Amino acid sequence: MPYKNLFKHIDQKVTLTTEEKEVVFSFFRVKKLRRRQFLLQEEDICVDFAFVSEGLLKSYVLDEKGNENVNLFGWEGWWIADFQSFLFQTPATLAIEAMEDCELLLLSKENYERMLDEVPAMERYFRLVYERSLATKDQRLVHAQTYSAEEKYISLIAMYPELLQRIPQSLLASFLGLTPETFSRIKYKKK
Amino acid sequence: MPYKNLFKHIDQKVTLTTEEKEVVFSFFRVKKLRRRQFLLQEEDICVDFAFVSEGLLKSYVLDEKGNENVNLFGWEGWWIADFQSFLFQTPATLAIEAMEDCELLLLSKENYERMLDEVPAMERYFRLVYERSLATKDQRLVHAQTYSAEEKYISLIAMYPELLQRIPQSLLASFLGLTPETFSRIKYKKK
DNA sequence: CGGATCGTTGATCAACTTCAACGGTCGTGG
DNA sequence: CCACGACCGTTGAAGTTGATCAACGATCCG
Repeated sequence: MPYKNLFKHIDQKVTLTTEEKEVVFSFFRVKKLRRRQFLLQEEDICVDFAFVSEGLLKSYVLDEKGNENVNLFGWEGWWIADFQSFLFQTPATLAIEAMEDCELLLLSKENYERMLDEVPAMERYFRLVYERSLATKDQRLVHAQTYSAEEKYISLIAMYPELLQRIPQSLLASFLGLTPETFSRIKYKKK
Repeated sequence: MPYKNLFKHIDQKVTLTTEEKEVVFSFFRVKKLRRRQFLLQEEDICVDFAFVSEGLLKSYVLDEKGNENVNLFGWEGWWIADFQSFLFQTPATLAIEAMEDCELLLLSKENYERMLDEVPAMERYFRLVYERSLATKDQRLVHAQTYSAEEKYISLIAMYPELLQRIPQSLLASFLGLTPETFSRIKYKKK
């Protein structure tokens, strides 16, 4: 049942009729990824907006030295894409890679727009999703620019305790804009 | 004509009938602020989403040492608020202050929601606004976490050359998460 | 067993901050 | 109308945080 999580998510925000659900349904296609496979590579155009039905992915940029810099983790119930690239259909700067075997529901740019035309409730759904997303990103930006390494660590474990179980420490470090070494040192200082 | 800029902005994204425009119109109220006056103070609830019709504002957090950390500048044609506080009606962490005399169009949370119920096209309008905003914030976050001070400076002047004319250098520094001293040194190195 | 991956720890280093002083400009009040 | 203070940008010297480089141990898996 790949669509179960999606409709659960949608139902939390808007009400769709059975017919609308079927229309919405018809715009998606299922894609499975195995660990380490890519949903998107840098320089490609991000044609799909992905709803994570099962699994876990990361989006990141590589700097000139080859360091991964994680921008976002996406797990069950999250949307993931290179938004810039998806919206404007320009080459992506982010790569998106599966960290666990994944089941994704893909929505192409075309279908995204058609769906929004045909099902106005989805317009609201995405407005609501984006609102929350903006609030979170605002916060992350403030944290990134004002917090010390230690404060970032503390706020991470307060905000996403689940992540600690599921994601290698070095990637959490990267998500916070820290090196793995710094992350490790702080962790031990805190005990 | 305080509403001219707003409708120009809306017209770029969606089409409203004359009646719809009047409904939309009716939800806003005009507010003028003089330089240094506050639209929002920390700990207050952000009740209004503000469209900047004229002027320039900054939103920022104060750290424990009293340093301003600028999160956003808002000028003609931009929306500004403490989004977290506005959405969830929780105490604000951001302050919003006029840097020039301003004319604002305020939309209360209640009216925001009513407007979205009554004028579906506005649902689309905000969805489109948020899409672009998300793409930009994503980028800023990546820059904040991966760029050196010099790279941040370069990307700022490439992205917002107008800002250099209008905004004191020390605030641009803060916007980038740098000290004014560092900003100044880089500026001279680059010439 | 052998290799890859991940976290830890130590030593050194560099980028940026902090602290301090100074000079220029602008606006305001005496 | 001038003088003073506020504000802003610049410059230098010293300090700190976190990055870098390097080595090592543990675990997992084929």
